[in-house]
Amino acid sequence: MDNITIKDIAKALNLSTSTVSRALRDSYEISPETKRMVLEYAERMHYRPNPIALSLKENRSQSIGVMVPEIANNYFSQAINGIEAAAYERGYHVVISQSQESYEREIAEVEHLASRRVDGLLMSLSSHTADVSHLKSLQSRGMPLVFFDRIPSDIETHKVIADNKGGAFEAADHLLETGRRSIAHITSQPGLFITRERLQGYKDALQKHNVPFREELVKYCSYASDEVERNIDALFSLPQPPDAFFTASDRLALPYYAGLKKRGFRIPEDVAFLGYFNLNVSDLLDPPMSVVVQPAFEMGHKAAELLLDLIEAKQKPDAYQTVNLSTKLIIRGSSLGKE
Amino acid sequence: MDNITIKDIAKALNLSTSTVSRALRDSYEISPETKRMVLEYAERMHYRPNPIALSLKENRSQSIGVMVPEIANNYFSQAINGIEAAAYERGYHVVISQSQESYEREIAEVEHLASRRVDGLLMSLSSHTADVSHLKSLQSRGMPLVFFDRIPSDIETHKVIADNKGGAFEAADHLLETGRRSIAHITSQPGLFITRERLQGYKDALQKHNVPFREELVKYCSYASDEVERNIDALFSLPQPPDAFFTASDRLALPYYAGLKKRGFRIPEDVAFLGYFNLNVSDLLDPPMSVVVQPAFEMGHKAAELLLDLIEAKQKPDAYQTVNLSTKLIIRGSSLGKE
DNA sequence: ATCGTTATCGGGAACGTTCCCAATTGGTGG
DNA sequence: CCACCAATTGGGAACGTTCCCGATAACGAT
Repeated sequence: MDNITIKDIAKALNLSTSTVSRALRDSYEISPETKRMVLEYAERMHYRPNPIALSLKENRSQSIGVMVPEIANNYFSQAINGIEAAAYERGYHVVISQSQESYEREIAEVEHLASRRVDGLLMSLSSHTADVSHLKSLQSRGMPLVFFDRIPSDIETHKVIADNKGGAFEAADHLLETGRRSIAHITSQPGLFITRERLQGYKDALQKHNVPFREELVKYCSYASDEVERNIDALFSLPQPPDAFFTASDRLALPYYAGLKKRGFRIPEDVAFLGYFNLNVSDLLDPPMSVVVQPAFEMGHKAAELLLDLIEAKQKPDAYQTVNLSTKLIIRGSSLGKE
Repeated sequence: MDNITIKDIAKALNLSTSTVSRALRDSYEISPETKRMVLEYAERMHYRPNPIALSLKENRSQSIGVMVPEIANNYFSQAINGIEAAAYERGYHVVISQSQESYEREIAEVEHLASRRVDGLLMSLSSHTADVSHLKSLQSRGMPLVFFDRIPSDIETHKVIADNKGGAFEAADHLLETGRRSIAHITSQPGLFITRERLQGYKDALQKHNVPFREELVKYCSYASDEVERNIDALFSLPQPPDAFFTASDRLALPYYAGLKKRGFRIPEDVAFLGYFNLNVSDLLDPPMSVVVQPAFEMGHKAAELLLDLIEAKQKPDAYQTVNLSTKLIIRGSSLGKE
């Protein structure tokens, strides 16, 4: 990649670099003939401006960092799709990192992205991140920051979420309406904001139906390997075993669906099933799965737009917003009524 | 992000930038006390070297570009996962672009990545790319290039593929062994190397079983919206309609599975079904889907390693390799025998 | 006392670009 | 004929690093 530079053009045409630079940017103070000469030569030699030199001078990279727990997760890959689309529309590049749900790796990678001078950072917390001081420090150093989905509650900036409380409420409400009374709630780490919100929606629905909340029906998952079977066993050893499962994340839906079937439980006869799930296969499953769908693409797109606004704003906005996109409840065979 | 620079340190400690630079790189010609002073001050002020300045000087960016048809596709998101892992291991960042299966956008984005000075490019062709001169030109300008999955046949460089011919042969062979005789082959654009290879594997299996090849059973898809129904209708209007479907890509499996079911065909009683598919839900479908699985993560990982080798090599290797990873055939309910 | 050596540091160019501040023309009005 | 202005161009600093060349001092050897 031995590239031609503005200097080469200047030398070849017996001009100064300033003149060439201005001609290329179509400045009014360059004569038409000179412009023509320069543009023609540049075209012929395949001149491409070096964005790195620009970055050094302007102290920005025209790229945004994206930090997600894992790429190979449907929700996140769809969100990244939205992010990439928004970034593309506005001429930015997307640099991707994953925390692998590890707090330590999140810290290291965020620092790495910052030192690479991304113009802003879009992120979704790892499930093991309780302390966000590394992000606060980043923000205090002036890095524009926008969170989506897995958001912290104690950092002030733009945030994009799906209506967690509302979605969970709708889901639990539906299960209760169809006669279920012992709804197991399988969810992520309790430290996450979305976990608490969804739990609250679940509780609200219980209250509406005068069903007491039972702590033992809630399982917080850390994605260990044997966790699924252990949790299912534990739940069905309860004096009042569950008659429905409500899973709170993409990553939990399939394993528990499969786990229940493997254990011989019939869905929905023995247990109803309803999960947060973003894959377009839910209606092809056996039985078709009832789901809460998050607008993953839109969330990524919106979050990226907010970040780019933040980056391109001359100064800090007077107020940060939290965008709350609504989820969609789709009822299928896995949550058919009891009676 | 007002960052502290080496100059700031030099000024603060009354040293020259050269000395500070050397102290930070732990050069032997700097006295221990000076080193200590510099390191301590740098630490205290959160000094982070500016990689952009480095990039400008060294003419490399410590990042690799990845160009895929679409991110929100399971095969590709898993491959990207592998790429990210390999890049992370060797201290590189990953910049992602998608062609959206568009030839024009592929050209523009590849050029954009190149002008951003990625150190190398990892790519999978768009299905509408027949002419690869834009990539040849890139390569001739010295850009290290590695292809995976959707590879061109007329560019010499490292390539990583799954055993396309072998995988397709196994799949078709299985369908033939279980009594199927009219196997529809739903595949991608005929220009792609993988399309031709898979078709060849399909033909080889037919020949082994002395079943004549019928062109009308092969459908090349361009992912238009009404294409699925149109193709299914056309296939079942044939004098000898298909008794099996063999789909050749992730993106085709689910739509045709759903399309067949929607049209009222029973799987596997009326038609057997077997597809290239990388999602871990295939056994939860109704009926469980028989699949050819590609080692997506490994392919991405291997491709990235080859690219990084290419980047870090002092000179061109004397031979390029094409890595052929084997696929896995998993038989489930959707391809149970006819009789 | 002179010289070479070693240890330690500074000056300044270079990477590719932009932009501020001149410098050089040609022409025009007084 | 000179001052002045507009049009066009050039010079050089700056962005943050690295690295090539020197520069300085101390010191032992001759």
